[in-house]
Amino acid sequence: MGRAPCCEKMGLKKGPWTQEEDRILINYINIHGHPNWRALPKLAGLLRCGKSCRLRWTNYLKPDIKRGNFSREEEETIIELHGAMGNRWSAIAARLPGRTDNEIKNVWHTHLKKRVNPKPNAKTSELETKVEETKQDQEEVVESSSLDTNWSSQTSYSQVDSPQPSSTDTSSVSTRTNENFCMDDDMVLENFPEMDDDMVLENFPEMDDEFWSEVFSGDNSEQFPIVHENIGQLPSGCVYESNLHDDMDFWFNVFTRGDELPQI
DNA sequence: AAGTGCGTCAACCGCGATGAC
DNA sequence: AGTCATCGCGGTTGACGCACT
Repeated sequence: MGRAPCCEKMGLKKGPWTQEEDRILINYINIHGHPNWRALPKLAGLLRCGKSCRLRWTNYLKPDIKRGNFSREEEETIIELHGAMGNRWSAIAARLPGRTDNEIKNVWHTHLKKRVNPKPNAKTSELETKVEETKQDQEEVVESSSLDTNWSSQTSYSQVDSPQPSSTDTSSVSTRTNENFCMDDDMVLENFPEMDDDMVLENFPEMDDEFWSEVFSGDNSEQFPIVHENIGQLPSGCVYESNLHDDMDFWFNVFTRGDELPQI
């Protein structure tokens, strides 16, 4: 079976994406969707291979991607699911709304693997370690709640969860889901008959350095109420409870809805 | 202050799966 | 049934930044 070359080596750019490239890609997908990744860069005017565009979109630019540190619950979910599924990162990512397989893979190799497989001479068992971490979590929650009652009472995410804002934090597009985000031309015309390229760009305003480095903290969370709303409005199957008291429900849903999970 | 090591994460590479013809 | 094109996944790499010496 022949395989198409990944990309034409000549003339195609590799390496980190520039803000301008991001803007072009977002703009194009916002209008046309991505029916054909291979043809997309040419049509959009990008000197990238389709594979690179797809990766950039799915791992970074997609509107519903949640960036920033993983919460303890997310980490525990990854550990549990990895124990059940192994290195099926995409399947694990499917159970963590807003997280990409690449991101999960990274966090596994950099953080969680060590936690699950501690060095042989470690004195504490994994269970004991988890108990210890749970105690620390509770202490952290108490601390953070004393610092910012509103924030911690609304969400189980720690305040430092999002050192980098997602591209959606500045855009109303963040309310969209994957399924309804990618519009074809007809859909755009139907829903936004007066929309032109400039208007699309307005939805994704010029991303300057401040945009990429802006810290999303609890202090300015009022500017992004949509983020909190989304947590409670995740699609079915995307279970994410925002209250600490709902932890049991969270885990129940994680495992009871795991129809593709092998029986443990 | 400079050098070194390590951790992090975006991006690339190669392969298998899948669908169209 | 065989071939081809495309997509998606998992493994790996390399640049960057930070901490430590």
